[in-house]
Parts: sequence; C-alpha cells; structure tokens
Amino acid sequence: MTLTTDTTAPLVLIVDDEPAQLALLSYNLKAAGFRVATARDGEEALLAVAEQGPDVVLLDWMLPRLSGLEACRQIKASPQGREAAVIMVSARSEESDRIRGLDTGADDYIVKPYSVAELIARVRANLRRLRPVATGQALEIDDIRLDPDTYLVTRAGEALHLGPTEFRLLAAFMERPGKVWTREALLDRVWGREIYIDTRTVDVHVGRLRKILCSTGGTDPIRTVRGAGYAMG
Amino acid sequence: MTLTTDTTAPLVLIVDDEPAQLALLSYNLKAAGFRVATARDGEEALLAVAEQGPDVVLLDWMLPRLSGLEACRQIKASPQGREAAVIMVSARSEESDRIRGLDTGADDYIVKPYSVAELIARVRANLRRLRPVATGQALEIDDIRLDPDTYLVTRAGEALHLGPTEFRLLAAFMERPGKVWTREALLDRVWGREIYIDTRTVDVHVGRLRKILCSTGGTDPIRTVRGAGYAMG
DNA sequence: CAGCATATGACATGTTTATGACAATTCCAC
DNA sequence: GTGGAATTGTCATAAACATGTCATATGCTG
Repeated sequence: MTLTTDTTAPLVLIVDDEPAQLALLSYNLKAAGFRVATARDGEEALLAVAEQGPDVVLLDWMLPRLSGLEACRQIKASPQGREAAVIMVSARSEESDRIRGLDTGADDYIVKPYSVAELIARVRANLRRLRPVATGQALEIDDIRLDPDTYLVTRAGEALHLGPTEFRLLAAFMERPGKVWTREALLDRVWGREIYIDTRTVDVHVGRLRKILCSTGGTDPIRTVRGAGYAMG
Repeated sequence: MTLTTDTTAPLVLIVDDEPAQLALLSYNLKAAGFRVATARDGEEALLAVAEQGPDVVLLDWMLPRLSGLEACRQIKASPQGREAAVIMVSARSEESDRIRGLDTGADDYIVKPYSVAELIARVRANLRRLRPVATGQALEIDDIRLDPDTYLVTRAGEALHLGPTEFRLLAAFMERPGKVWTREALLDRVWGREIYIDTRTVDVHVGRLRKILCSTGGTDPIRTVRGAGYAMG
C-alpha cells in the first residue's frame, strides 16, 4: 500500500491520556492512510484543534484537566472545531445511555471495548460526510463535475484543464456547496497549514478558476461574499 | 493459462478462523498460481487489506470479533478495498443471506460445501473483471491493443515492440482506463512493493512508452496530470 | 464622491515534467 | 563461457507549466 501523508490526507486528532492507547490508535490510523495528531488532555486538544484543524477528533470521555464532555463543547464552539467531526469514546460503565442524551454536539459515539476496525470504520463514515473527495466520490454542482479518481473536471460535458491548485480549490468549494470560505480557511485547506502566503493570492486563484470554469460559456458559479470570502453553489 | 508467482500475480486474501480451512485454501490457491495472504478475523482482514491491497478477498461469513458481513462493508468503504473483489463464503444457503451479502457490496457469493475447483473458478471469474491482464484477456483502448497471452501490443494493427517494464506499465494503464496513477502507485504495481527506486524513473519509462506508442503516428494516449501522476484513456 | 474591497493582467520565480546520454546489468545465442 | 544486443536506473539539462506578488483597474457601500 502507498501511505498518503500529503496534505490532502485526512487528519485525525486523537485525544487520550493513556500513552498506550494513543500509540495503538496512532499506529492503526496511520496504517489506514490517515495523518495523525495527538493530545493528552482537553486543553491540549483545544490547542491542537485550533492549530491544526483536524477533520476528525477522537475524544476520550475521561480526561484530566478538562473533561471530554467539556472539551467537546468547546471544540464545537470554535471555528475550526465546527468543521470537524467529533467522535466521543467512552467506557460502557460510564452511563453510555445518558451520553447520547447529552447535547455535546458530538457527531458520533463509540463505546469501549471497541475494535480498532470498528473505530476506523466510524472515522471513515464520518469523513465520508465531511470530505467526499478523500473517499473518491465524484462531485457535481449544476453542470460542473469533478472526479477525484481521474482528476477530470467537466462543465456541461466539456473537459476543462485546471492546474493542481485550481483543482484543489474547486474540490474544496464543491465539497461544501454553499459554504462561504474565508481566504484564511481556503489557505488552510487548499495550500496547507504550514504555509505563509498573502491572503490576496486567493483572489488571484479564484479569478483563474473562474476564467477556466467560464471558458466554455455559462455563468460564473463562484459567488463573492464581500467582506467574507467565496462560495459556490 | 499459467499464472506465475511473481509480483504481478494476483494476490488473494483469505479470511477464515479455521486454521485447517486456511491451510487448505492457501495451498490450493498457491498451486493455482496466486499469491496468498491470510487473516483469522475481520480486524486482521481490514489491516491486511489496507497494507497489502489484495485483488480478491475470500471472506468467511462467520468470523470472531468482526463478522464477515461487517468486515465486507468496511473493506468496501476503504480506498484499497474499493479496488478489490470480495467473495463471501458461507455455510448457510438461505436466499436472504445471499441478498444481504451482495447488499453490503460483496462482488460474489459462494456456499459451503464447495469444491476447490469451483472456488478457484470464482476467483478467476472475479479477477477477469478486475484484472483482465492477469487472466489473459486482451485489452483495448482506442486503437491500442494489448494481449497478455502473446505479449503482443499493436496500435492501429501495427505491431509494437515493448520491453518488459514498458509492457507491465502499459498493462497497468489499460486495466484501469482513466484512472490517475501516482508515481508511487505505479512503482508498487509495475515494479513491486519491496523495491526502492527513484520516483523520477517512472517519468523516464512513461517517456519511453510514449515514444513507442507514437512511433507509428497517432496522438499521445497518455495523459500527464501535473502534481498527481499519469493516466490513459 | 470617498474609501475600501475585489478583480485582473503582467511578470519573475520556482517547481514539475520531459528528454537525451550513459554506465551497469541482464539476457541470449553461439 | 563470450560477445553483443537489449534493457534498466540515474543523472544532467532543457522545456513546460504553475505560482505568488505586485501594480493597476474596477466595482461596491455608504
């Protein structure tokens, strides 16, 4: 297998205070092709969420300093956290029934003891909702179609030629139809988190993408939201 | 047809919790020319799928820890599993099971007791769909034709002379028309997993393949996808 | 109209890919 | 074995392409 460690591989943040558990999950998730970040308690988790913007957070229920429940609330209240899927992990003895009733904003729950395979399946399932491109599904908005497997983009059946950055940019837009992306968010998602680039550069690339998308005729599918950013669909 | 045991031979992952069954199938499949990997339960199976990317998975219905049914669902949801054919093996013969099995994305279904010959036939049949070259089917894209049995490649009727590496490379492209292969994936598929070669070497071989394919005139059938890899068709 | 946010064309730079040459190796017929 | 041809991986270099920035133009909002 080819492990994908590039910036397009989904990032999973594992939060657990047991080093052994952390190592086990980390190993298996990496083997499944994910990028992995770790945190040992709720506060570290919040920091990691803000800094790295994971796609999925695996959050242990019992944590020192800041409980999983509270960490979940705060993650979901943060800008980066709202975009992530939070999966709560708890032991069966810890009132699993009540967990479901609590309004923590968690996207999914998994109860110990669980199998690694089950966990990975849950991660994938939540990801499919969140990042369709990472799972190879073709995207479609109006007459525009993007296929991650073949890297083919068509509008009204006609093939378009995008550069790598334009392709990733369009993929981001199409993964979340209607969502307004700030320039900063797009830089994070399309360019990667470790990079320092002028936010105006986004304008240029959006312009290039527009030119290509409209090259066959048709209306501009990208909406400029003044003071905020861009959206599509 | 004689299947060889080199890296291009199809890999069959056998999942069964009975050691005797595992040994029996393993022996017979190896004798039939396949490479074989094994797993004893659903979780091991998922790991093996991710790590080894088998072409066919023989999945027993009854498994400890993670049922065959659930394992199948998860295999089909993973990137590597999407490319594999899953054959469910079951002792039950009820129609409902058959339907449920196929519903989870299984490609085929075989009921105990079965003959080894029947099983191998099923494996080959599913492989034919998935990896035509391994079963000796000729491939065709546009005016290019590749016959794995005779090692003959023609374009517009004219015979072309490819080296072994170029032949395997072309076969990989033609088995999945349109699919974009990363250089790493091609190294895995064409050169083998255990080999460490500079990824740029792929460029050189693609170049050589192109030169041969275009030697009789005609357009370049191989698409370069900047930042990603190559594709054909 | 002023002030600000966004759009766009041009360009230098950097990056990715293509190609020709070459040495090492393998293969094969003799 | 032996010689010669074919094949292979690497490298240096060239070509093609993509990218980030800037200067300037355009457009929106009040």
